[in-house]
Amino acid sequence: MPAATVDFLTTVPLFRSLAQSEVVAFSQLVREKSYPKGSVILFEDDPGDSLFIVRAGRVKVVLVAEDGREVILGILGVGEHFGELSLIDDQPRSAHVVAMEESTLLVLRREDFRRRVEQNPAVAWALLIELSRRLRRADEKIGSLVLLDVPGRIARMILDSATEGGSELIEKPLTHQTIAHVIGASRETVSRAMREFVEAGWISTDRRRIRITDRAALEKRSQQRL
Amino acid sequence: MPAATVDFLTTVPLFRSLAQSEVVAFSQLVREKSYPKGSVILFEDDPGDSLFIVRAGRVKVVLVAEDGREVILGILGVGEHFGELSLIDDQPRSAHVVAMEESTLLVLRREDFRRRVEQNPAVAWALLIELSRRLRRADEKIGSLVLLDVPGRIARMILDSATEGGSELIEKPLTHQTIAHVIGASRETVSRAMREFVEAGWISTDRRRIRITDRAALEKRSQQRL
DNA sequence: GACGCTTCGTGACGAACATCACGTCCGCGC
DNA sequence: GCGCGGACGTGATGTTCGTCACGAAGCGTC
Repeated sequence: MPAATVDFLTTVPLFRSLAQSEVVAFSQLVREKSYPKGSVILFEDDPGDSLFIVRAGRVKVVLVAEDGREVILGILGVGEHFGELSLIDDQPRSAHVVAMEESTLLVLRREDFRRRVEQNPAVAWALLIELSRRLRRADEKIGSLVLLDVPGRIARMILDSATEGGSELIEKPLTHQTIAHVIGASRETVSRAMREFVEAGWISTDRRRIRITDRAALEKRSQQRL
Repeated sequence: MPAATVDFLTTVPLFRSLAQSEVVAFSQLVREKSYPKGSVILFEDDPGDSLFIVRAGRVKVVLVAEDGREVILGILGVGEHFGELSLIDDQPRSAHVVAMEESTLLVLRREDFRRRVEQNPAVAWALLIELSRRLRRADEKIGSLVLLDVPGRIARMILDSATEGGSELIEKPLTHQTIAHVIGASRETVSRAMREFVEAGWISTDRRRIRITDRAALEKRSQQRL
């Protein structure tokens, strides 16, 4: 396993608290695997016996209805991980995960994962923190679905994506269709709402990248329904 | 601390894996506190330094919009607990918790909780399992909000509540208004949809208790939009 | 039993969105 | 360049729900 993998692993929050030697040990246990754009990495209802860490690319976690409509529960970039739930509670996978771009992932098998968690309280604690973060985000999302209209949800999503990057610019290009799936709306409605934001001078757009030009207005809009 | 508290604690999933002596130790650390119906147990954005376990009664976890509309994120009964997120990640509380009935809670302070989790891997693991369960439910809820119409969400909620109790009967009485807050709909719409279910012969109702009479039909309805 | 409070039933109306159906633009490969 | 596919813009139309406005019915309390 190349040293680059070790360096990468130390940047992952889940392992940041580990000693260097521990990380090296970990790096021995993972396999690297790559997936072409659009390929399904794991299926809902599968038993599931691995944890995945995004090494390169981007993946989406999705629920799909019988008629094909979909919700995106999350978009994961480099350094983020998924699939730990099934390793923790032995339940089947709760959603599909699909590569949005050509992606390469690090795969860790159940037994190796469990052993590490059980032997290393720091990892268990980091996991607890990570699950807490996700739970808060999920609850927030439920709140925004019920309490906000579509423009409000878009405003909130823009602010979220921006604070992740820390800046006023959203780097990762998102299509209107993708945004629609994330916030639970139709592509057309997203199109119209975004045009209004641009016309109001709250954001500017350029080739699928969004720049916030009036954060205060967006914040206000993301807190109430009109 | 009365022996009854020890007996009770052993029935809580979070502590079920502990030795009797451990539980006794734990029972020394909790205070009992009771809240009248409607009182707010904790507020969103508060710093938060305690974990609560429901000893008697029922509480709801809610988000409230500026204009007063609310979403119920969860209803917790005897043996369930809340407030651990803030103890894990030191973030403020993410929602309000309100007593739905006269309720008595066991309160555990941050330091006592942390010490126990750190010293006892079994507790940490039980916590991970519990958070996983909640995360799955939250994601499911997001899916149902986006993919299902109101009757579909009601059908799903009825099935959920029933499998919890394991039977065809939902014991805990819920008002239409409460159901509406849980599934993100208006009271009137819930009223109308439930009448349709009764007329279709899928359920029967009697003083806020619901009995499932055609589980298959409900299951079908909870999977598609019409 | 009579009062009040909460819950429920139901009609009428409008607003927010999804859906359908196009047309246009842009990047990319040949 | 030309053609092609994917993303976006936009109008027209319909449907689901929320909202408002009642009245009726349960239920605990004095």
